[in-house]
Amino acid sequence: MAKLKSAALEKSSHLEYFNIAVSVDCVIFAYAEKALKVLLIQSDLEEFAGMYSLLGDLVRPDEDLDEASYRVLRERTDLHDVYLEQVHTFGNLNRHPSGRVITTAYYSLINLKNNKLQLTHNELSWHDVNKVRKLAFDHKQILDTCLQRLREKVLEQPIVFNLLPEKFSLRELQDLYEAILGVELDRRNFRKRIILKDWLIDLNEMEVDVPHRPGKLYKLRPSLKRNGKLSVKSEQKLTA
Amino acid sequence: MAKLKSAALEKSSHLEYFNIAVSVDCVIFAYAEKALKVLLIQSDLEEFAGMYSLLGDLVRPDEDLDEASYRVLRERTDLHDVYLEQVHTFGNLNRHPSGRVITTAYYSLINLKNNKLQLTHNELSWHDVNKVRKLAFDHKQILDTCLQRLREKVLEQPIVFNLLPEKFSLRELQDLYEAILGVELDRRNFRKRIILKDWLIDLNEMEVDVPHRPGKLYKLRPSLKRNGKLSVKSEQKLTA
DNA sequence: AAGAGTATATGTACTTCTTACACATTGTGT
DNA sequence: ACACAATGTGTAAGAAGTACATATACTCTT
Repeated sequence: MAKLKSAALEKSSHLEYFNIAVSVDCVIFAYAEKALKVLLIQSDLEEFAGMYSLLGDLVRPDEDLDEASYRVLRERTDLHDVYLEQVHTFGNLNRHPSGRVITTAYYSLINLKNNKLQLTHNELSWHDVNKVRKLAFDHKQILDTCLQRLREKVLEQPIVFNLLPEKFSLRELQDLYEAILGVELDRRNFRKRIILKDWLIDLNEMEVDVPHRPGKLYKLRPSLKRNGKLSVKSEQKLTA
Repeated sequence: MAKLKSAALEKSSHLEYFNIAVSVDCVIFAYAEKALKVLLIQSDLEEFAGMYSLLGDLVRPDEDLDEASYRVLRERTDLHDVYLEQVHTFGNLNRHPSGRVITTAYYSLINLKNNKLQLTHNELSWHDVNKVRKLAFDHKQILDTCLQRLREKVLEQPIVFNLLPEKFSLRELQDLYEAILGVELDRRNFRKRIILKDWLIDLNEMEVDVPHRPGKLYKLRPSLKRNGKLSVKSEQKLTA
């Protein structure tokens, strides 16, 4: 922006340079049926008839970029304090058939149990991330990029808990990690590592209504809760 | 973008939604005098008189986002195949005093030895990253974010070689890592680790004109060269 | 030419982390 | 009461990381 003078913003270059629209797209992850799911909507562009796309919207001139992605989430899920992370901005010339639109991709992690309104917006549906083949625009690439980022992040930071109910067993937690990472984990080693990280608090409660020996229930240590606003400072490196 | 119809792009929302300008800002890193340097320019906005800012420009309606950052680099450094990585997009409402501008930050790594034209653009100057206190706009935050990303990345990927000449000694390489990470490293352990990573080729040459016992010279294994285009696929995890 | 100065080159013991792996226990359902 | 299914737990071997000291090669000074 060094060369940009105030004058330039108000005069001739205006028409020329304000020809780019700015949007956000949200990759909304949830966990259900032992699979990582992503919330998609039927595309309403005729170019992409019958295809699904991510949830997104143009950024309003009077809202912060991050705020725009929160708004998309609020409008779609009625959830407020969701975990949200910016991942990448996609700005290829022809990524949008109707014009020049650059989009900033975010992913968010929500807990389906808190969220009954899945059917309020009936064009929306949940899809197993491993079964998504093709999406409108460059949304498959956006999804892949966000998924990769999520995979890196869950190894270091206690963010997966945003996908789980308040109370969970170690088995549920391990299933979730396996769903995200797409690998099988050794149960004993997993338990050892997760306990070492000191993320969890033992609730001294047990699972109920399971058709086998019930497991202990845990919750995330409250000081590590990270739903809500972005831009975390002083990150505790959690593998170290 | 799901809700955006072609019609919307051409009708009333046009004026409303194309009021956001899009820019790129480049954090151009180089290595000199055993310090990591960043290329800055005197701000030409009166709001920031006397302050420095990063190098950036508005994205043109007919160029890809990544292309815009390459252009900024080309225009400023006359370098072509530079390492460039997108880091984050900053979109706060009031980050630019003259209007609504969202900017995507990139960092690049260049080799000062290849680059004689430092003085062609005489408003430009190199600054030790540790001594930069305040910059125009939110550029200090952008610099910090890019530096943090660089620090994470150099531990995993063989990218620091973009900052060094073709041939270098292990001491030079270690000095560079120390400058980037801001820590002292143990020489024997550093050599062991870097050899283990198998990034280097022993040139069977020696340093010359050093006032002490000369060290061996190495170069980066050619298959790992990564200057040039972005978006690396199949990244070899290099710590693993 | 000798000696001081400076940086290179190299290996080992200790600790920590990672991985592989088996058996007794506790609840449900029939 | 018995089959079933999942929980809960420890140890040994290998890999990776850390701390640390001495001999060597070249330059510069006198």
